[in-house]
Amino acid sequence: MSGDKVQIGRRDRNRKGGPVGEGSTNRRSVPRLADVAEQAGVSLASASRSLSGSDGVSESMAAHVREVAARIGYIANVHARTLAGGATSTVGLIVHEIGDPYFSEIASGVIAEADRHRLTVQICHSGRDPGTELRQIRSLVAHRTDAIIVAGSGYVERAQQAEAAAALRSFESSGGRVAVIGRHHLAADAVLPANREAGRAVAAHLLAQGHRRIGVLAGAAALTTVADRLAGVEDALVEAGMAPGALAVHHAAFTRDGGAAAAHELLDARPDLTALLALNDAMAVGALSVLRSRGIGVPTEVSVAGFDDVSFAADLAPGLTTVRLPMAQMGAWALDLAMKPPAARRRTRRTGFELMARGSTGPVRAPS
Amino acid sequence: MSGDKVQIGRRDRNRKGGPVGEGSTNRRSVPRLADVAEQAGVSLASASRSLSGSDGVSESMAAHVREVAARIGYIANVHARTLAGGATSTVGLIVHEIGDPYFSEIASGVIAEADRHRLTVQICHSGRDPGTELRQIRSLVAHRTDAIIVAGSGYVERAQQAEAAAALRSFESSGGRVAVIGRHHLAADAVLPANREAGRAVAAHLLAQGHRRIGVLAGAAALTTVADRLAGVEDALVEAGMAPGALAVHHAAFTRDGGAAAAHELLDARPDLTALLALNDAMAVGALSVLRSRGIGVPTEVSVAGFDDVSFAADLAPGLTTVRLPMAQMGAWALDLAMKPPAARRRTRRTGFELMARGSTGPVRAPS
DNA sequence: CTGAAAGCGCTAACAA
DNA sequence: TTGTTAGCGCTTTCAG
Repeated sequence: MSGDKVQIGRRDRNRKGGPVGEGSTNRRSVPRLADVAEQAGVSLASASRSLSGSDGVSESMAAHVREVAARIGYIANVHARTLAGGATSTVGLIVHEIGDPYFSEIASGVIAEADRHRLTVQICHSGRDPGTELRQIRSLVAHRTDAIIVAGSGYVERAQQAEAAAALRSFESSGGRVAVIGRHHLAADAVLPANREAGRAVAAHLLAQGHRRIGVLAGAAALTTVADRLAGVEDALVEAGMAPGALAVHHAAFTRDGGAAAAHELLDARPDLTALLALNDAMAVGALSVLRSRGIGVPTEVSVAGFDDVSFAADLAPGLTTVRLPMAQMGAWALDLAMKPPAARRRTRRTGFELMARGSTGPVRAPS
Repeated sequence: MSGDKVQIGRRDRNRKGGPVGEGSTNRRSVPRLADVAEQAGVSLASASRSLSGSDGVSESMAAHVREVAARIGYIANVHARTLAGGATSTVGLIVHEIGDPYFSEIASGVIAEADRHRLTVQICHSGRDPGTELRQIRSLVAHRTDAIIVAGSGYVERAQQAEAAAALRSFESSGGRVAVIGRHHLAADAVLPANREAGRAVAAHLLAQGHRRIGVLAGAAALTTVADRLAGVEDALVEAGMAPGALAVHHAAFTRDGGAAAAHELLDARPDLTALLALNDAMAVGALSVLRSRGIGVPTEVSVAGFDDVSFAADLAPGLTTVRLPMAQMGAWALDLAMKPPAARRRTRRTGFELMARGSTGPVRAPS
């Protein structure tokens, strides 16, 4: 059983065992650069230069080498290339959960942009858990990705991300790049969604329609995204001369089900509410379904607004009033930041937002 | 400008340039296995064995080495490890577009399962283009991922995937694993969604409600997914004693906008249709919005059904009647197949489906 | 059980 | 412009 073991899932090795035979080994391996060089009758270095597009090779040779490479189906080994010091070609992306439309749209932006840079993207789930996030960062570090993009929300408490911050710092000190989307306690280039401004805008929209008793469906208070959006909502209240405490805020999971739960709570505790403002569209959808099941008219009896403008928000009935954040673009920007050489001080790029007023909100009904 | 170039985004190299100094270089590098070995006072080989869990090391030494490694924050370099013959612990996933809920749910299943296996997932977009798909396969091969999962639809014409098939075959012959989701002309382990059966089920549902003039909103005819779903729909027609040609089929992009376009076409050409059956939920959503804008009642005047049961299908108003395919599970299964040692003959795993009858379909109205 | 040494496939000085 | 050569960091025979 020795000398004959089959290794599953691993590549062939030792292709030149013993005296060089007549090539009668039937198990073929992946062509290497050396094979290309040999077939093309040039040196390894020339082959390398021809294929990796460095200058200092005659165009004729380069063309010939490329032709040979294509003919024998040569595909460069990224690991060897990376190890030898060449540019690597992968970036890591950490999202809460790729099935969540907010993150899948961000991911789409990252991947599309990465494709233009000829980079591949490794995606990990953080599950909105600092521990998991840290584990994923470590894994990405092990893979020596060129860059790491953290797209989940940050945490209000700096301590929650302290270890992640340390891991990313050491990653950067070894030449890796880091970019984050959202407000994190991580000293890195950042794309900052206009959470506060957008929150102010939706809330102002509701206030302008006469709503004064507004219930807020919020995700976990520990998330900066939630905190910032809520702060924006409160800004609008204050501007309207109301006490920020006038809001009925309920924190629940930042998901559809969380939204449903929060809607139930709020509706039971405060039957007088005329509007429900969810801090993301998923929660708004949950609220909508609760209202439907309770037979409460939208927007005739209760207005509903969301946040993000995910792809299907406009297709709900009534169409969901929400604030659009350019998720795909945020992803693309994050990748761009991550591909730029590091700056002396961290760069930030702020997004815009757009209020999408649709059918789910309307003027508060006159108290009959 | 020579001899002083700054390499951006690359790791430090040549840490031992010139005579060994007093360690006064201020730019620190990532600890290597050699550092661990030195600090632990053992050989490189022993350090390697201790950390990669091979047997043949005393437990005491192993523990010591692990302790040292943890202390100095050692993280193994995946590239070096791969090059030296280890596995990469990454799998590649090719989807049409991660922003599409169908694929993001599949991806979510793949990633969650991969996480359990301690694997990371590289995601690429194929854009439903055979050329792009091939390019992505090549890129994944270059990364020597342990496995490649192709999740986009296959193509009816075998020739369209001939090159991809060749690339994957060579990938497999060099030890890589391949799994596909959907019907492809690729000899690989496959997860087969119940497209045909599900198509039959939705169509039967419509027929049972008295619909006889049904418009079908189909994606590109070149996709096996479209062909299979359509075949299922025709099965149901035949079973009901109708000619398959009774269907008004319109092919368009397999997206929301394609669905809207197809709905316009069908409604204009065949004002007598009583039901619209979309071959995925995205197209159904497009149809719904067209009907709404035309003021056509759903389901009172026209019933609408979709396919897949993406997360928000139930939250549309009316709720979308559709057939559920277990997308996340399909992803998980594909990963499982890809992690199993290759079998003599390709394995296939068929999914179930579930008809989700909701508010968007109803009995055909009595001809007034 | 442990260590020394030979590569894995590629890039980047350094020579020619 | 082209070729030669020394590693990148790790795993793994093969000796001890």
